[in-house]
Amino acid sequence: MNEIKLIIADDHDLFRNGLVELLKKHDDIRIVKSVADGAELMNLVKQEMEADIVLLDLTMPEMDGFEVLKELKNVDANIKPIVISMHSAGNYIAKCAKMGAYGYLLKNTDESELILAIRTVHRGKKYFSAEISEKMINFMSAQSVSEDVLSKKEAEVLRLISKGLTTKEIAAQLFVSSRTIETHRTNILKKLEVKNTAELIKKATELSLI
Amino acid sequence: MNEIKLIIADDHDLFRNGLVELLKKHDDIRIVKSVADGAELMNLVKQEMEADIVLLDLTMPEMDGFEVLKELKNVDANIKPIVISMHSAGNYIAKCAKMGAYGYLLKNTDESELILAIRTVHRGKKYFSAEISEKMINFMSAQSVSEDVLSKKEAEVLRLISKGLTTKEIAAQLFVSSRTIETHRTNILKKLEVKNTAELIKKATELSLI
DNA sequence: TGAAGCATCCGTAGAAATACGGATGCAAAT
DNA sequence: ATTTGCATCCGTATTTCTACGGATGCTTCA
Repeated sequence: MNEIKLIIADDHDLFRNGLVELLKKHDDIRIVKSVADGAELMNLVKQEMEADIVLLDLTMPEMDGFEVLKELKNVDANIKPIVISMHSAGNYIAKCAKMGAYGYLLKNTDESELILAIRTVHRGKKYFSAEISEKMINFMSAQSVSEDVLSKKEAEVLRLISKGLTTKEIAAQLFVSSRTIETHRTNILKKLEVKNTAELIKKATELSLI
Repeated sequence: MNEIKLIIADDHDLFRNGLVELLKKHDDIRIVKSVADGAELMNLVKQEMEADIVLLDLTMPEMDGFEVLKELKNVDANIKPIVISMHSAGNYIAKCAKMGAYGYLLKNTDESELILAIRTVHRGKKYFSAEISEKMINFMSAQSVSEDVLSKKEAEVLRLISKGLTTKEIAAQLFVSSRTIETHRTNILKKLEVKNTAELIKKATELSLI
C-alpha cells in the first residue's frame, strides 16, 4: 500500500502537534514535516521535498494560506493542499476553492473526517463536507451581487465616502465635477440596494468592500 | 507530588484530542475528563466530579465558555478555569477576566506555555501572558472612551441611523421633533469625533456600537 | 452593423444632514 | 444653596446628499 506523504503548516503549536500525534496512529499516513508558516512550507517545496498533501492553515504570520495556494500551483502542482481553518466564512471557503484547494476542513471536524478527507484527496478527488459546501453556495449566491457590482470609479468613490469626504471633496480629489460624484453615489446606492449613506457604509462594511 | 486534576472542554474534536495527547506526557497532570460542551462540563461538576482546573474553550455550541464561567463560581468555586481561545479580541479577554477566569491562552500558544499556565494557576496564581494582558489593557483604555460616551437616547438614535432611517423617520418613531433628532445627531458626531454620517457608521462599527 | 448594456460624465430641484444658537430640568460637586 | 455639567428638547441657516433626466463613448452579442 502506498503511504500518503503529508506536510502540516499551522502556526498554532498546540494544534499542529496535536495533529501530528493523531495522525501518527494511522499507518497509511506519514508526516514528512510540520512547519509553522507558509514561508517555511514553500522553502521545503522549493527544495523539492516530496509530499502528496499539505494540511494548510489560513492564518499564519508571515505567509498565509492564500499566498501558499497561489504559489504552490506554480512550484509543485502535484502537492494537493487541504485547508484546515477555524473560519467557516463563505468568502474564505470560496476563495480557497477558486485558488485550487483540494479540501476544506474546519478545525472542529473530528478525527475520522480528517482521515477521510486526506484519503479522498489522495485518490485525486476533492473533499468539501456538506456543511462547507453549503456555506460556500450561500456565499456565492449572496456574493454574486456584491463581488463585481461596483465599477472601479464607484469603488474608489465609496472608499473616499467611507473616509468621511464630502461629494465636493471627492470631486476635487478626482478632478471631476461634483455632479459626477453625485451620480456615482446614486448608482452605488442603487447597486447595493440601500437608500442612504448610513446604510451604505454599514452594508459595504459587511461585504468587506471598504 | 500532588497531581493536577484537569478537565478539558472544547468542541473542536481534533484540538481537544490533541491536547489530551500532549498533556499525557506530563506526569504531574491527569486528565480526568474531556468534554465537547459547557453543558456537559457543568453536569460533571454538579455530580461533584473533582477537578483543579478546567481548560475552557469560549465558543461551544450549547453552553459557551462565558456561561460556564458565570455558573462555575456558584457551583464549585474550587475549580479554576483557564480560557483557551482562538480569539485575542480585547473584549473577550476583559470579559473573561471579569468573570473569574484564572488564565487566558490563545490556541497558538506553545506546549511549554500551556504547561506553565496550568502549573501557575494550580499554585493559585493567575496566568495572563504579556501579549494577552497588553490586548486587554489596550481594550480597556479604548473602551473607556467609547463605552459610556453616548447617552441612551443617542445610542438609540445611532442604532436607527445605522438601519438607514432618516432624521424624520427616527423622530416619528421616538415621538419627538425632527429638530431634537438633529441635535442628537450633531452631538453623536461630536462625541465620536467624526464629521458626517459615513464616518460615523464606520467608527461605530469599529467600536461595536451598533 | 446595429442594438443593448454599462461606465462615465453633467444639470436641476427637492430632501436630508449639519452648524450654530438657545432653552429646560436633573444630578453631582463645591 | 449655587454652580457646573449634561441630557433632552426645539428653531434657523447652510451645506450636503439624493432623485430624476439626459449625454457620450466603449464593449458585447446577435
